[in-house]
Amino acid sequence: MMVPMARAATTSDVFNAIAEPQRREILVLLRAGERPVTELAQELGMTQPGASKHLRVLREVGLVRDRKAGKQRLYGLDARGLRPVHEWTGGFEQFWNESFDRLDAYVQDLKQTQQEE
Amino acid sequence: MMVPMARAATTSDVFNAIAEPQRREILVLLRAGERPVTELAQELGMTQPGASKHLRVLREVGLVRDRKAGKQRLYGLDARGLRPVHEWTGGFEQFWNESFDRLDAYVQDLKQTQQEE
DNA sequence: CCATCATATGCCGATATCGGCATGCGTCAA
DNA sequence: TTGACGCATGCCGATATCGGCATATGATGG
Repeated sequence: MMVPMARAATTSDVFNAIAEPQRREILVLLRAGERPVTELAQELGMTQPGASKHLRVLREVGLVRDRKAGKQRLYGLDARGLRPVHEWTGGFEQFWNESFDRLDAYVQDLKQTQQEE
Repeated sequence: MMVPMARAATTSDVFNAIAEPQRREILVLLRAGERPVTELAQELGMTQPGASKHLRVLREVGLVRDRKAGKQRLYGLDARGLRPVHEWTGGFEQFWNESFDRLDAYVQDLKQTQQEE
């Protein structure tokens, strides 16, 4: 009985976490320092439960840390997880510098071959 | 009649496109040059329709180009769209270099305050 | 024109996602 | 202890997503 596999367990990785615009906004805000949930929600114009849910995702992939501060819970940035994303995209740096007006790797190979003759 | 808003129209942006592991694999493969759909599907161990669907997403966000080559359709990389992702993550570079052993921005602020007294 | 190859698309089922809401739970202050 | 505050969680509805499959579409060659 083949049970259909609906979705690759893509959840819980950093690429997925930052695919959400609001979560990216949260991370940007946290660069300025720790903040409680309510403040984040307010600054980003979302509800408190909404903020909490996004923070949960970010926490599960390790992009934020939380610590209790009395009645509040302060969320802080842990950007180390963004480094792999930076490096992965960096692996394409030489490609976005190429002129793509109408060319591509294949065509450029042809061009080079002609020059060598 | 408030119709519930289910999901932010996050589709069709680059962050979302590269959130899928298989799509990232496709991009990596295409660094070596253009390839037809079937070849990509084969190299990545996925079905042809599966490859076509992922390629469609990548094309819609501009990360790949396609051109007809006789009976085939060659897909090629257009990595320019990855640059914003690289730069966005780069905005956190100073943060992933900090020591997070047990510290965070807030605690560091406190430390500095003490030193100044 | 027809058969064939290459690719795209449509449909389906299972599940993940997101927002809104209500509510639970812990902490602090009076 | 009780009320108020801060936050997390659970439930729901709507929708997006992904894989598998069948099939449509398109181009090529005979």
